[in-house]
Amino acid sequence: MSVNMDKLVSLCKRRGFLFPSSEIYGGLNGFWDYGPLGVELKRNLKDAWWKDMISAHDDLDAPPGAPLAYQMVGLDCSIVMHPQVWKCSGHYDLFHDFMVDCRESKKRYRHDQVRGRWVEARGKRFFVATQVGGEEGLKETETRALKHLGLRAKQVEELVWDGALVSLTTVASFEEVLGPDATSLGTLTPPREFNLMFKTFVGALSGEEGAAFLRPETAQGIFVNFKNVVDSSRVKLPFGIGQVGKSFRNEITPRNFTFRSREFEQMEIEFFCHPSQSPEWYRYWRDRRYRWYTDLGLASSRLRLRDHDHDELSHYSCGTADIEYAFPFLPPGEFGELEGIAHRGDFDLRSHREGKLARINGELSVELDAEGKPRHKGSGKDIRYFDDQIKERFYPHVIEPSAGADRGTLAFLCEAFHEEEVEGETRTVLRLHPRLAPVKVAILPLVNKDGMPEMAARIYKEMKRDYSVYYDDGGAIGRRYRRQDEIGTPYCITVDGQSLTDGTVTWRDRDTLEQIRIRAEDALPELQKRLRI
RNA sequence: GCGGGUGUAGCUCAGUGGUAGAGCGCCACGUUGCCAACGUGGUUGUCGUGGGUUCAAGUCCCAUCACCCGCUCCA
Repeated sequence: MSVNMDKLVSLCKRRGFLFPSSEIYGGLNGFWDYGPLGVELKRNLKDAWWKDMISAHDDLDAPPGAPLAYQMVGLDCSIVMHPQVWKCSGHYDLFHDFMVDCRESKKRYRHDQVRGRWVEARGKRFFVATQVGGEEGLKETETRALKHLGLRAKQVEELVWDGALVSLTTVASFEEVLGPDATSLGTLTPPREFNLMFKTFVGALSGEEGAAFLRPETAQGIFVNFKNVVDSSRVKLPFGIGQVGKSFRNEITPRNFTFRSREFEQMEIEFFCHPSQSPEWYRYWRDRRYRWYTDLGLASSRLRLRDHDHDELSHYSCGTADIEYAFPFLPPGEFGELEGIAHRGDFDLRSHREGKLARINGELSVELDAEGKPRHKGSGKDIRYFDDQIKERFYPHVIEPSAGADRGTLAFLCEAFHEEEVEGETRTVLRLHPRLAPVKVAILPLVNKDGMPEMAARIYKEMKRDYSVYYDDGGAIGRRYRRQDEIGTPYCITVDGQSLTDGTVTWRDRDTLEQIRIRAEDALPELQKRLRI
């Protein structure tokens, strides 16, 4: 971890941006609390997102780069939802894995991802496991079987294989299993359940029948409310529904400060459009969302828009791009995801009506169980969209820009953190965009006499009605400036002797250190002007 | 879950078995007319937690928790 990251973490604690959760009890892995300044910063980020994406969105004209004008509305749905939501969304299956550990290699595998085949040789019969499939898997198992028996390559005909590569899930006991990275038999532990979703229970007395999950994403609440929104808000395609809220995932390894937390906040949009237009809308949202970060101050040199490779795509997705930031705690050249923009097709709406879908022979269709019934039954409600212009009922396609509020907050903190030399002293400064800065303006009487505090207090009271401003009369003026630099306050207003005679104050800029004189009554409009940039 | 490291004041850290420390910060008073000024005084600790060894443990031992690094995992 770089020196800068340690210093940033220390600053966050010292100045009240971020604390470990439940710290007096020793902390809790994967959970973090936002202090007085942190809550302002994160709220400013969420407010900027809500305003830019939803409340200040112009429904009448197409924004630059957009194929058409579109509408945006918001939603705030419950964290605990009907368990069937997660079965149809695919989270239940994907998040509910069985893992096996290898006592010898100390490696951990997903039970259903380990394959292998039975072999008989020299009077022994055992299962050679591997993580590799296809031709490579055959070769790999052959090599490892020979090695395990101490045979040479030319003795390969002694191996009698029983069947092709099959999943480890078909093997009842692991006594005779050669683990993928093991040299002896029977080193794998029995499969153990991994719940990546937080399980909870609805109803004070309920047992397993009341089992439910804390949502692992906010998106599903939007899908299941799609028809409610259409029926109640007069929106017409294309339109988007946005939501900001907490989500929960039992990450196996919470790491890197708040980057991978078990409780985190998302800012998600589900944008619904006609299937024929969805590629254009996908490109629009990719670019729009990338620009949002650069507009708020993330340097394009540390930010990248990365299109997923084809084999990286979810089975339902026709395109996904990540917006990634080169966090200082990552090795050089590596990036961490801030936001994913996914083209989800009609997977979600169809799944919530018909039952969980899977790609079978290249086509999305309802996944069936052994008895030929849907693996996870849908709601059966027709939640398609009816276009009364063309008299057509269809599943809209969905573009999903899904952003992490905590990761965004962390990225802006990392980007903002600077240490620089000023006249032989180190100045620590957070160069936060004024819209994000927890405190917009500090109001400082130069000295505590001659009516300066009184005038400064009047300015403070006036500005505090609309903005987060801070009054500070403690210590020398230079110290007070540095205190504000360290928490990212973009402007300082200082009331000095001249202020008392001509009503002007100095307006000091955090980044340039320059000061201009303005009339005291112009301070509020000056701030408003700069916050609109 | 495995291996390595760390844990002492708000922050950074010193303290190798014998009285709990420094710098910075913070607070008060005085001073102070623009970039971490100065003086005086003050404030801060279950030495991560629990147990053990010892006359005596921040220091040695065991356990445990949290964090950092590397594996593993990351729809």
